[in-house]
Amino acid sequence: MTGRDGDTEAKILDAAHVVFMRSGTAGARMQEIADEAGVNKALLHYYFRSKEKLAEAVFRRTAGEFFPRVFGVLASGLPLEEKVRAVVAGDMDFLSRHPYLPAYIISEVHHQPERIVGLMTEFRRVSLDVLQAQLDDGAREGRYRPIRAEQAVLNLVAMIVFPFLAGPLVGAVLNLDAADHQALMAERRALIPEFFLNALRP
Amino acid sequence: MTGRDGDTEAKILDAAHVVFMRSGTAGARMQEIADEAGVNKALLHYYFRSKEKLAEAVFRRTAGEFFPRVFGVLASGLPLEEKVRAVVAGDMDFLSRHPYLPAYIISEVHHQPERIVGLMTEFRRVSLDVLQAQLDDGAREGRYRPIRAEQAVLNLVAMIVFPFLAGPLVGAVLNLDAADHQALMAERRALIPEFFLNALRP
DNA sequence: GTCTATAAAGGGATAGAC
DNA sequence: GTCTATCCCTTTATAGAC
Repeated sequence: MTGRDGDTEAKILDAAHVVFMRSGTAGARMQEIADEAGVNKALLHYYFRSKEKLAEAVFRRTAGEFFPRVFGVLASGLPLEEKVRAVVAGDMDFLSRHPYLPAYIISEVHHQPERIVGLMTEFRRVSLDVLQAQLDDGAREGRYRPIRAEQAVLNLVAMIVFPFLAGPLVGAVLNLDAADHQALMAERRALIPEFFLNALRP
Repeated sequence: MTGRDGDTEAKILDAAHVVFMRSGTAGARMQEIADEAGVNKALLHYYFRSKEKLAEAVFRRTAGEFFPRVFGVLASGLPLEEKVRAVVAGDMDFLSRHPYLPAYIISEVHHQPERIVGLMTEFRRVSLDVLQAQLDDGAREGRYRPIRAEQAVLNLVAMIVFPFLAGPLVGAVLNLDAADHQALMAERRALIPEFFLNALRP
């Protein structure tokens, strides 16, 4: 897929990524992955030993390219308003290119909760200290209403990620065609930061 | 589970609900469901013909007890502020009793998008007209800033549902133990309506 | 490293007795 | 209606040639 034709192992990993995201880990078939990679089924076992191990490898890579980016911005020294705009822009950009990623992560985490716990101990743990200080400063100066950083992050990430999770549901429930849906998502890029920052005002 | 011991069909449906929510539809085994129901595997086929049909039945029942309730409140004539509080209280109450339900629905919708489209044509479609009128009135009177009803609903539902979807992830990422997590969720009941309504202010 | 062929187990579905 | 026994296709995994 991403075209690293020289390296068979990477080619298989890319193919597995596509298939696991499409069919879910339990629903995916090793044959399907082999076809997607353009190699024989036996090669998957040669490189990754078992389906379980292959799924683990895909999950680790996928989670690793998603979480650290967000964490980095949140813990950065940017002023809060810029930080919010940066997270929204960065995430929606990334998720537009990988719309099925959140549903995949959620599904994996529900069925294999140990995996994420293990991974999170490897990543540097998210520090909300900087963010909390910014919120507290703002509250003291009367610019923001008091709120815990955990709640703020949860609200912001929810508004960004949920529409991708709900994807097909949103279209069906609100009765939107593909064009309406795309317009809705585009509008959110500007809307979410304003909505969120306005909610923080006293 | 819910204890309708007389009716075998209902007993199987309840068991299937539990197992499908736990393992996902693709990951669930008919034997697992039979064990959970305390009956033989053959009986599942006697009542529901196939795994596919059983999954469909569970999905319809589950979706049917979730969506109409929310839709009803949203389309009701309640004043907007009460409406928001009612949705948050009602949903968080319901979801606290069925924390795995959102992840199950999301997973199903991703792998069988036709199902939800079919179901939504059966439910009376959500009317956002009443809500949009309330938002427009408020904007004209200077009480709210202008916003499309679709975006408002998406933001509200996102803040309510996302933490249940992310469930184990939130705990791992924010490094919370079970008690912290429960406290966080409890705090959200009061926080979400205030946060949301404040975001609407000019 | 990559393939073909095949073993071994899993799991949905049915037949038939009770 | 409910059970036991069994069929048979699917799917993971390995053996062994090239």
